[in-house]
Amino acid sequence: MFGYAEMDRERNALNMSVFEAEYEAAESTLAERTYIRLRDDIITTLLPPGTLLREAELMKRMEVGRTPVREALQRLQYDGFVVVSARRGTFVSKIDINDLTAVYEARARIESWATRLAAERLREFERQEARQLIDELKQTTGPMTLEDILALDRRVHRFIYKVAKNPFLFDTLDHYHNLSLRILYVAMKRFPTLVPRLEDVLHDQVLMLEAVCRGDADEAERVAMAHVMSFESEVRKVI
Amino acid sequence: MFGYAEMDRERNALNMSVFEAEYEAAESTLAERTYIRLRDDIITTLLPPGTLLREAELMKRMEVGRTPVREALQRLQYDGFVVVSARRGTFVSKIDINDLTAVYEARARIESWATRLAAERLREFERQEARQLIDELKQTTGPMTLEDILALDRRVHRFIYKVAKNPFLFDTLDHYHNLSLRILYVAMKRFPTLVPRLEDVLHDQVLMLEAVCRGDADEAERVAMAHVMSFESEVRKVI
DNA sequence: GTGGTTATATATTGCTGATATATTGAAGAT
DNA sequence: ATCTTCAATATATCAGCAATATATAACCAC
Repeated sequence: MFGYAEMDRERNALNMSVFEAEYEAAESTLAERTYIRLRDDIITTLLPPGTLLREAELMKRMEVGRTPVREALQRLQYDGFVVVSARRGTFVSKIDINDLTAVYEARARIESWATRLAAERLREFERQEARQLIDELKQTTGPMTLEDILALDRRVHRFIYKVAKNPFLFDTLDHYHNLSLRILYVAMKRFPTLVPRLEDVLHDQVLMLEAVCRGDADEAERVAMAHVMSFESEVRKVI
Repeated sequence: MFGYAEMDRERNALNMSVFEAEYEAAESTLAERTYIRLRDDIITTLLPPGTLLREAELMKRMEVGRTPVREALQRLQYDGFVVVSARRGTFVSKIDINDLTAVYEARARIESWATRLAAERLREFERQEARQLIDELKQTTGPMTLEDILALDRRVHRFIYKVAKNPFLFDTLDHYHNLSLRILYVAMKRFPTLVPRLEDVLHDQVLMLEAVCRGDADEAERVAMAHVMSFESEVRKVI
């Protein structure tokens, strides 16, 4: 196990681009920032499943007091990212094949429906935004880093969640997105060759956004389902 | 505004049967119990939307320290039941017509799909449990109280969530169920004549459970959708 | 006096570090 | 093998300070 200084350096290299949007929008409370930092470290498996999280250690590392650390850990518990075992310790939760199945099954179904809603509810100014996103996606041809791919993936999905215009659904899908993202990271860690295949997602996303732009709800739903499921089958091969 | 003693009496009369299952399963930590008590008081509009919740007051009323109160309030914030405005106060969140639309739209879609899954995944021992539930539903003929109806409704839905065998989906649906339950209570408070119509739900639920028992996924999904939407249209009339 | 600005007081949550207590697991004693 | 003790850890709480939003009061130019 390497020390925290290296860890922080690695995080900066890894996540900043992926979670950029949230770092900007981060609430100013220490508890909120601590939550986001810990959550992102767990998603990217910088803190792998099973890791013991000691309050005292986190206090030192994050340079905050007990309250923000405790609040962050509790929130992670509700998210399912950590398991608090009474008077034994707090651990990063394990994930298994059942989690993979359950998370992707739910996400595929709910997200494809949300994409249908997005196609039905897109407004004119959002169509402009979509076109811009499509252009960006088409321009990125060269070799892409993992972070670039995931950052783009995140932007596209959050755009669609937003256009679906259901704030409760947005929260639900954002949560499932985080859950499946961690599963993806765990799979990639075990099987590094998984990474390059992810570039195919760009093609899916262009199809998806174009269907949304056309207002073609059926096609949008179909492509979104295929997109999420393709992640699932890629991950299933190695997990 | 009446005092807390009356409030507690009213809560006992109102919610105990509705939330029975959770009171039993309640974790033994003070924070957990405080959370459940507050959440249920908010759902049943004993604490109506807009109510100011002062930490100091809750400490006295619940007879616990500041830590459990704060943890409960934070969790309620993540649930969307309260809004914490830093150094201004914590308020029970408001609900409007948009919330009604969004919550029921999402719940109808997700829950009807879960009911389909339940029909596909029902095991033999669960079929027995379903039959028992159907018998109970059919026996309850006389005039039912609100609490009885909602307690039954809750049991039926949680049974279906469980049989769908996706723990993430279970949590998602349980949350949406709580959200829609509060909307229902708010509507009933404004329009007391709404209550008796709810007895119709019993019929829906029998149809739903029977379809699940037969393994008729299409019918199960269809009936579940109609069931949730019927709540929505009843509430929409008065909100 | 009126209207507007500034200073002050108050209320409330955010955060810290310390204390007390309970539970668990493991090391050591019998 | 069984029991005891101890270290580690979490829960729960407290007292107090910090930060800040809001309300109130004081002030001043006109």
